[in-house]
Amino acid sequence: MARFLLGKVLVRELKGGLAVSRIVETEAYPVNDPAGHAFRGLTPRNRSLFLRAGHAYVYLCYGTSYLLNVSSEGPGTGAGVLLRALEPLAGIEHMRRTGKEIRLADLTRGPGRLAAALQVDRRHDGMDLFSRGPLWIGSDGAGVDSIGESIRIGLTKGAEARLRYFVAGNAYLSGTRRLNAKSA
DNA sequence: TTGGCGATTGGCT
DNA sequence: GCCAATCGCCAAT
Repeated sequence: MARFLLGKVLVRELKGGLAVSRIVETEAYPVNDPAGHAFRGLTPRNRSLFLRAGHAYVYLCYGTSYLLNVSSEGPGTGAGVLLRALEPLAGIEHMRRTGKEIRLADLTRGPGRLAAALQVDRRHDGMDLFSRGPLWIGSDGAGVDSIGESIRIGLTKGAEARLRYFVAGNAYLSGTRRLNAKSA
């Protein structure tokens, strides 16, 4: 699922109009991953991870940032993919409408920032992202030439697994130079 | 009921 | 590169 989502188009219906972007960086949190929120079983917070593949799991991280994930294994099995970076394509003025001034290069770079730009929060938790609605993932999208891989970012548990995937060379990636090398 | 903690970010150096 | 901010969840009490 983490590889499948790369290059796909993510569409958000905002007040001013559609905000369209391309998924360029993901991280996988598979079944039985100690770093995954589903690891300790189903709870009220993480229930969306156990929905049929393609549903949104949104949670608040560090009390400051919402993070958007896509369930990848359900129904009944908890796993997901974190969206870490997007490439803005259209409706950029709508994404910028919120909050303070932010450079285009930083608008959707990083999991918390992309959720903020798209105004995604807990209200979107549990939504089916593979059917058209306020937030959905299009079936189309330009093909991805080359996929890079690295370890995941910001983990203490399961930190060594190479489960981060990105569109090689894309300008909107969130990792450091080292992690954005094609194989890190 | 409570204390520790986390899939982050932005400001400052 | 370092560090504080900030709050819901959950395991332990």
